Amino acid sequence: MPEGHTIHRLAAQHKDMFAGAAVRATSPQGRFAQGAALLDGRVLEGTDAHGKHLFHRYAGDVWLHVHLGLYGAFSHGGAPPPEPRGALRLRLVGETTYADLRGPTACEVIETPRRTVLLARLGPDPLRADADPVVAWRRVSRSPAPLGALLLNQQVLSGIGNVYRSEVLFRAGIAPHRPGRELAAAEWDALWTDLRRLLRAGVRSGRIVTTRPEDRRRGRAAAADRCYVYRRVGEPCRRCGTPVRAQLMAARTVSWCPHCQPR
DNA sequence: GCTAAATGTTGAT
DNA sequence: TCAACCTTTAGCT
Repeated sequence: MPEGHTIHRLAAQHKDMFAGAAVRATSPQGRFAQGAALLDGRVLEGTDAHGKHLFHRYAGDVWLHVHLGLYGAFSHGGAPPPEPRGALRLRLVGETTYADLRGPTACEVIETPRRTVLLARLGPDPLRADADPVVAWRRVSRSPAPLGALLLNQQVLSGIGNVYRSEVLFRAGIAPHRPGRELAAAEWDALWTDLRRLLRAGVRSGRIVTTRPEDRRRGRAAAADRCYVYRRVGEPCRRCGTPVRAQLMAARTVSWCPHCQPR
């Protein structure tokens, strides 16, 4: 269930699990057999995440590039791994742990030039220390497109998915329909800062929780009331009780509260 | 057992 | 703008 926080978390986990030693790579499903053969026996030198793209750097300018897409997922455990079950695209086995990858949109072995092309398509990632929010602001502030679409556009900024886009706009009190060019610079700064805070919390916990404790029902754990508006169409807003609305925007369902986020 | 939906992207129209 | 694609799971029957 991948937005940017999932990918950065995986990069850190895989570095801990495998870096500095040779890994065994197989593709029990067969669809990545050639790539796995290229990786098998190589030493993992480091990991990296840009937006929703995960990279492993192996010795000899060999990179593994993974994009989980909508359904992709890793599962991890201690070595030795169990018998492969189901459609298992890639299995990496280290000295003490293993990682299984299922259902990714992209799983490929690449070299630096291809990686450069991939990264050139991505806007700044709020989770990265080298990200410059002004680069995204230039695009946003000149665009007639609604913010709800701009936030999902990985060329504008990267790592934001359908949950974070609805939730960060609720937290800012901004309707997703507002055109980017009608946003004030201070509002963009606040959105960027809040996105970074939310994403970092997601990396730490491994789940998306955007509600403040005072906005959760009494006694409810964060997991129960984790979002303000995402997938809550028709339910009462946690702040004002107005029914949450939803519509398609940029080919995905965006949700908002018409009272807390006036047009 | 079947169907629809899901935190996404790409390439064709 | 739309369909295709990758896979699992929830909610039906």
